[in-house]
Amino acid sequence: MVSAASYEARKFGVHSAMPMVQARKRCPHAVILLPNFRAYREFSTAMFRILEKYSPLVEVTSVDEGYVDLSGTLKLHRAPAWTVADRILREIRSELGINVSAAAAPTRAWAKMATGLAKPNGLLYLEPSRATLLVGCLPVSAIPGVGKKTEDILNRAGIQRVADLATTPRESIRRLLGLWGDRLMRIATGSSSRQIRADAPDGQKSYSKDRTLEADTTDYVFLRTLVRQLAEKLAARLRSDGKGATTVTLKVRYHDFKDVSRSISLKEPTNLNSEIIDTLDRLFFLTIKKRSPVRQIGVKFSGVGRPALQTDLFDPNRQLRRERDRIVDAIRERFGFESVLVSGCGASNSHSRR
DNA sequence: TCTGGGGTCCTAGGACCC
DNA sequence: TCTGGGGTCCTAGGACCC
Repeated sequence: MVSAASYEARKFGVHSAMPMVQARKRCPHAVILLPNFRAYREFSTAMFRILEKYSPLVEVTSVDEGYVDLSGTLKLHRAPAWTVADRILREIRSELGINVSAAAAPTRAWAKMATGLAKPNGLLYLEPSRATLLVGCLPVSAIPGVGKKTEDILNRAGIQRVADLATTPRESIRRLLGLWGDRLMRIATGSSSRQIRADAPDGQKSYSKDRTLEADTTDYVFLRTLVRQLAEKLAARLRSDGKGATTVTLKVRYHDFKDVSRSISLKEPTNLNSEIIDTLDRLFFLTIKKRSPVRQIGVKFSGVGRPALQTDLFDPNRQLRRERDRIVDAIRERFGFESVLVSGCGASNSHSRR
């Protein structure tokens, strides 16, 4: 699949989430690169460091996107917001050598929407007196959170543009979309009040990992082995972050794209392989019932928190298992995941689609 | 054109408690 | 024996985002 496409490639109709086969067809001379998440992480950190020089209120929303509250800039920098925004972008470009786009606007949703218009590599300032007019012209799909489904619902009700949404009676929108409709109305009218939070105090909320198989299968021995491998890799991430999870979920996508998930919540957060795998074994039999070929299978940990280490004090067995996990992690860190295969995890990965 | 992987947030129903 | 309403947690699924 295409993770991202350059503007040059986009001219040929290539876009993210497109299957590579198709992308190659549309743009045979494209330069194809494998992702390099380590590099993205480094640039991301450097970029946000620059943002933080200009405002204490920086919210990171993804590796390449965030919000900066510049409402205090007049006092702090003796310059209006758009001047400061311009300075920030210039600094990012010159320090990091990458393109970047932004918009300055009265609300965060409008800033995000306007940034779409500023791309590539531009800055758009939404002057408050004209902002309503400009935003109003955008299609409802430009609103963050409005995807295909919501767009269809709104369009069928004759609501095409943000201005239409802003002027439709609240009751009608509520009938169409419930509480979500209320939020959309507030975004459309510019009265949304979500503040920019200088960042997430509790951090990541869930960890998940899934695999789409090379070919659909009903080979349950293989599937169970794969689930264990995914779980062990994911649990290692929990351990390395010093976290645990209370809820374990197993998700299966069948050949017909029907998704089924089952989850179990434990009494307290854990990151022990043994406890997690026992739980997944139970879930496996709850989830996989029919003789239906499986396309994708995945594991998710949620209810992330501090692991319940105190429990170890009363359970020497648990201490041993924790120690074993620690050793396995250390070996795998040095010699790769396959260097240690815990009972029944030896099956080949030949079913894997990627 | 067959449809990845890693996330977030929301909803709705049921269990359980007060 | 039948009845309230509110709060919280759990579970399953869905929409959406990068």
